[in-house]
Amino acid sequence: MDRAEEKGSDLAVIDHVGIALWRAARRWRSRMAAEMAARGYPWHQSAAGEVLAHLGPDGLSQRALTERMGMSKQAVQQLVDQLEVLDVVRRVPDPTDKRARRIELTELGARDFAERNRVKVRIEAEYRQRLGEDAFKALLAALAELNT
Amino acid sequence: MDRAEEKGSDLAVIDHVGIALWRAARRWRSRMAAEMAARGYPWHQSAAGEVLAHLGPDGLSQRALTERMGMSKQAVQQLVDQLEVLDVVRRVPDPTDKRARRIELTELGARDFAERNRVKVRIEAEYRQRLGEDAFKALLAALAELNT
DNA sequence: TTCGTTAGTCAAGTTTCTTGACTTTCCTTG
DNA sequence: CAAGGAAAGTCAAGAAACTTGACTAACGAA
Repeated sequence: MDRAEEKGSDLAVIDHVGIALWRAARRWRSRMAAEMAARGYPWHQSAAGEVLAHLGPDGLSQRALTERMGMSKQAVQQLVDQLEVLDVVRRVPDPTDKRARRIELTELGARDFAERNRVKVRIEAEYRQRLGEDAFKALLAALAELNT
Repeated sequence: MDRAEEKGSDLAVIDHVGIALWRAARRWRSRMAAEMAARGYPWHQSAAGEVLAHLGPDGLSQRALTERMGMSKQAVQQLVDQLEVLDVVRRVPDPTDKRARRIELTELGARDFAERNRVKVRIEAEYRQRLGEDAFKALLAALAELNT
């Protein structure tokens, strides 16, 4: 319909693994955020939700979060601030290092985690079905290798 | 070394396809941007570079870009503004629709495109080698399916 | 020919993230 | 066991990325 659309041949030139990965990641993220929001955990729609994606029931130091998320410590700090205000996360002093503070899930955060895990399982099951079990496993393996 | 690191078991709970995809996409993007910057095309380090990733030698309407990139038309407009100032891209009136403007590559933009394509081929070749030909093809196929 | 829709622009504001300067604690190493 | 560099975190300011709202001009169907 749209005159400005390119033909397939051009797409072949432009498209590449990078874009495909990017689109797939984006899709996953917005799907997850939407499902969580529908269940009463709306913060996944914002950048702060990214923090939770890296946070397990054991908590983590802010420093470790910074490394995982690949952004400045100040940025992480600000995102954690937001989650702290929402009472999803809490900062507790690290018993072994007086400089550090551990980021832990509150009760609400723990419920968020459990829900997130259920949603994850559901979405993954859907992916598994769409791709087939073998292809899904191959996808995971390939991504793991590329992320080494 | 870092006391705050979780053990593998926890990671298994937290990690999922979403994060893996996101990390892989991020890696690709920063790799590409770095290589292009090293070759004299630094704008790929900024958000404006994303526009070029969707732009082929035939150009595109701003509207089409908006759809592809999944952001507001105003955001795209601003990114295109930046590339226009850098003389990578130029807006030309659409011959068949006086409201529309086509985004086209300038000579510099065309050189950028060619270089981008070379870099893409090199990185993909590396990925192909790391994963093996079959796994690489399977990855592409899986991503294509998920992006449907 | 009117009227709803579409492409694009302009302006203003929000969100997201970075850089710089600082404090406190840790951990060498001489 | 000091002294000094490195690490964790904070505060403040600002830049970058993106959104929403209001508008203009052209399109296109009833």
